Amino acid sequence: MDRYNFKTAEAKWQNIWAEHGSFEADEDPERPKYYVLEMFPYPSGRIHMGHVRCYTIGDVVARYKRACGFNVLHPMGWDAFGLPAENAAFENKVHPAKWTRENIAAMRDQLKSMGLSYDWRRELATCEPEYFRHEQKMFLDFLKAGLAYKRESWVNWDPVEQTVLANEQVIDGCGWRSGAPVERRLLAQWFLKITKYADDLLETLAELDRWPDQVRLMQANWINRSEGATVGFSLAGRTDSLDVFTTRPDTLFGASFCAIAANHPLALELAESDPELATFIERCSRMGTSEAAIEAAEKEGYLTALRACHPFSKNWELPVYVANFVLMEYGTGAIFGCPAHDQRDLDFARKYGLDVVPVVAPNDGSGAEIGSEAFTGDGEIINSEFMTGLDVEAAKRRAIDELERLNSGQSKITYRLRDWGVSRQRYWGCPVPVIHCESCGNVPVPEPELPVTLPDDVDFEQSGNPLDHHPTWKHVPCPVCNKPAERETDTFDTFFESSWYFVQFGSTEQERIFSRAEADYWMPVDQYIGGIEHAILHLLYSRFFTRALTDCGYLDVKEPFAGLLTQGMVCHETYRDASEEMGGWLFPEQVTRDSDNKLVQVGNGRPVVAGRSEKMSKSRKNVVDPELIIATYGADTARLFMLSDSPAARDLEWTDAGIEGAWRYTNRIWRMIAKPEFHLSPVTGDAPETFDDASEEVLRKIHRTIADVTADFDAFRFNRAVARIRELTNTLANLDGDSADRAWTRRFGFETTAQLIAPVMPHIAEELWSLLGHKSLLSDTAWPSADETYLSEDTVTLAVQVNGKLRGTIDLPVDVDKQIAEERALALENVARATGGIAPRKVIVVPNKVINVVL
RNA sequence: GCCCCUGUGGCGGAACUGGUAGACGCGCUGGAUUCAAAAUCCAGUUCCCGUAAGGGAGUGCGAGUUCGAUUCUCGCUGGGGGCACCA
Repeated sequence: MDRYNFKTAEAKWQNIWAEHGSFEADEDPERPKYYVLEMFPYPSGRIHMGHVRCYTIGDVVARYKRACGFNVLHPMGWDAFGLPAENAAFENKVHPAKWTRENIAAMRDQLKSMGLSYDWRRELATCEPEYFRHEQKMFLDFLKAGLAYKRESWVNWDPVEQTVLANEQVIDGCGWRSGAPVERRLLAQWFLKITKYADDLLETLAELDRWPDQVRLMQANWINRSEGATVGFSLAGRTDSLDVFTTRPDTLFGASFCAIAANHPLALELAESDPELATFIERCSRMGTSEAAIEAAEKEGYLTALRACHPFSKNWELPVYVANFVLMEYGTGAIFGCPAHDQRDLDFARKYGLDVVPVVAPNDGSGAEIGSEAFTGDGEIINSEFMTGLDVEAAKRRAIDELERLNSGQSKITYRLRDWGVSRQRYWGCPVPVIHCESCGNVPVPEPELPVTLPDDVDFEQSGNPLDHHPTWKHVPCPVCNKPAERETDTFDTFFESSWYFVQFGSTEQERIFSRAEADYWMPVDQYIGGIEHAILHLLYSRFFTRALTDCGYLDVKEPFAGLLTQGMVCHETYRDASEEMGGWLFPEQVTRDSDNKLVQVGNGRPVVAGRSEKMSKSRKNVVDPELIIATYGADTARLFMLSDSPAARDLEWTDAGIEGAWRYTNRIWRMIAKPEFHLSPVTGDAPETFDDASEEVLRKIHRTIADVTADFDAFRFNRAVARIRELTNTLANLDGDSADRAWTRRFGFETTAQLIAPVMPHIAEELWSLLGHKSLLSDTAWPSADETYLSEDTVTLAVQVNGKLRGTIDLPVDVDKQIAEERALALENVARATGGIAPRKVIVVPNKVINVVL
C-alpha cells in the first residue's frame, strides 16, 4: 500500500475547495448564519506557532458549524498599520508600505498551505486607503456626535530623538535608542469618548454569557465604577481649595494628610517658586507614563507649605504632599490619606511619621489598634463625632449629607476607565482627517476629499514624526476660509482599525463599506477567537466602537462578539550554550542529543543547558517555524498536534515528541482505512438485520463517540474530541472478520472516523472519504448524528467506599433500588474486612455513582 | 505595586453540576515481526511495601467545610497574562 503523500493530497484538496468556492458565504435568509472570526494578524513577515494554533481552532469551529448546517462566514485580513513597519524602515531602509505588502503576500501563502476554510474574497488590509477611508468618515461622524474631542495629554518624550516614545520603547525610564532619560510632556491629542458608555460597557458584561468569566472580570475591574464623594479642602491662606475624590468619606476623621499628583496644577504652581519641589516633580516625570512603572516605584512624597483645612473642623489643618503614587488621570488627581484604613496611606504615614488614627473598629472585637496592616473591613465608626457608632455604609451616607450641608462636597461616581487617546505622532497609521486653521480652528476634511492618504516620499532618518517634517504634505488651504492651513499630522492608534474590521468583513468588495443589510445579517460575531493578551483593550475598544457606530447609524448592534474563546500561548523549552558563562540562546534545531543522551550543539558537540519552557519568542530563540513543520509533516499533522494535548484556553507545550505522535496517528488512520480492499467496495448499503456481540459493542462505541465528539466540539474541548476519536480508532483496529455484520460495522466506523476528524484534519479526511467511494466532497457532507438507542447502558459500575476510601466496585443495573445497592455493597468481602464487623453508622448511596459506608 | 489566570505520574493532559484520580497521547520496559534496523503490532507502566491477594501515600504547600474535595472556602508559594503609545 502506498504511504500517505500529504504533499500531493493537501495541494489537491486545497485546489478543489478553491475551485468549488467551498467556503464562500453569502447572505441567505433561509439558513441560520454563524460568523466565526480569529483575531487578524499583524503582518510581521512569517506566521508563528501562535497563529497556527489560533487559526486551527477557528477553522475547526468553522468547518464543524458548516457541517452542522450553518451558513458560515469565516474571513481573514491584516492588521497592517503599526510600529514594526516603521522600525523596519529605520533599520533596513525599506518603505513601510512595501515591507507590509510583501509580508502580507508571504503570510497569505503560508496560511493557504494550512488548508484554512476562509472566504478569501473578503480579505482586507487596514493600511490600504480603500479600508481606512471608511474609518476617516467614521471619525468625522464621531466628531459631529460629540464622541471625539481634542485635549492635552501626557506622552513619553525622548529629548535626544525629539520624538514621542511608546511605552515599550521606554526601558528603565530611558529611550530605547538614545538611552536618554525620558520626560513627560503635554501634547494636544485626539480622544474618543469611551467614558460616555462606561456604565453600559460595565452592565452589559453580564449578558455576555459566552465570554470567559475571567475576561469579564478583568473588564469590570478596568472600568472600575466607584461610588464615593468629592471633598473640598479649603487651603489655609489661599482663596482656592483642593478637591479630592474618596470612596471612604466615612474615614474623614482619620485623615492625616492630603496628597496631590506631581502634574497637578497646584504642584506645578508651587514648583515655580520652590526649586526643590521642581526637582522632585522632574524626578517623578522620569518614571514615564505607564501605570505599572508608577505603581511599582517606591512611594515618595514632598511636603509642601500648603495646609488643607478639614471640612468638618476648620481649625484642623492637614499637611499637603506632592506624591509620586497619586495619578492625575484618576478622580481629581488629589487624595486625602487615612493611614489606619488604607494600606498605601499607612505605608506613606509610617515613612513620613504621620498620625495613624483608627476610626473603624472591627466587629470581631479584635480592637482598633493598627500595626503594620491597615484595616479595610466593615465595623463600627469610632473617634468620629457625629458619625461615631454607625457602620461603614451608614457613615458614608452621613458624611456625604454633612459635606453637602456644609457646601464642601457631594456624592460622586467615578470610573477608572479614561477616554481613549487615539493620536499617535507616527507615519505608518491612518491620518486624522482634520485641518488646523488659525482662524477657523480644527476643520474636518470635507467628505468628498476623503481619503486623506499618506505621502510616499518620507524620510525616516530624521527623528520625530515624518508627516510633520514632510516639506509639502501638511500645507493645505482651509476648507472653510481658504487661507493657508495645516493638516493634522497625527495618525490613529492602530486599535482604531481593529475596532471595526469585523463589520467590514460583511462586504465582499473592499472599496465599499459594509451595508446596513450585510451588518444586520452577519453581526454579531458568533465566535471570536484570540489571545488572552487582548482581554481588555482590543475587546473593550471594539465594544465601544460598535456602540458608537450604532449611535451614528451604521449598525444596529450593541455587542460585537457574542462568544469569545481566549487561547493560550505556544511554549517551548529554551536552550543556551553551556560552554561559556551565560552562553547565548540556541535555536531548537541547533540542539541534539549525543550517545549519552546529553544535550549538545549540532556540529561542534558543545554542551547545552536546557532552560524552562517559555512563550516562543525570537529573543529566546525557542521558536519552531510552522513552514518547516508543514513541509515535514503536512498541515493536517500540525493542526492535529495543535489541538491534541492542551485545552484551547491553556498554554501549549511544543515538543518534537508531540508532533511525531501526531504524525504517527496520521499514518495510522491512513493505513487502517486506505487499504485497497476498501477502495472498490460499494458505498455503505443497508445495514444487516443482526449484529454479533463484537459488532454490537463497536456500534455502541461509534455512536457514543459521535455524541461525545459533538458535545466536545460544541464546548470547544478539542483535545478531548481528539482523544475520543483516537479511542474509536483503537476500537476499530481490533474489529476483525469478514462477516457481513462486521464488514458493515467496520466501514461505518471508518466513514464516521473520517467525518469526525474532518474539522481537524480536513485534507486526509477528504482523501479517505473519496477512497471509501464517495463522489461528493466531505466538506459538503452533513455532520453525523448518534443513534440514541445505542447510547443507553443497562448496567453501571458503582464505587464502594468505606469512610470515603475505595474498597471495591460492583456492577448493578442502572437505577437499581438503593436498598439492593446497599446490601450488595455490604456483602463485598473487602468491605466486610474494612468494617471489621462494626455496624455502619450510616450508608450513603448516590444512585449510579457511589456507595459510601460510614463507620 | 494593582487586576486576572494557573500548578494533577518521568512528560502534555483527562475527570461533566462535590462521587472509582491519572481517559487519550508521549516516553519508558518487556515481547512479536526482521539477517539487522527503522516502521508496525501486542502487553505493562502514579509512587512505596508485597511473589500475589492486598495495604499505605498521593492532584504546589498549610488549614477548613463535607459521609466524601483535583473540584468549595481561607492563608502561603511557584509560573503566566494585562496595566491605557507593542499588537
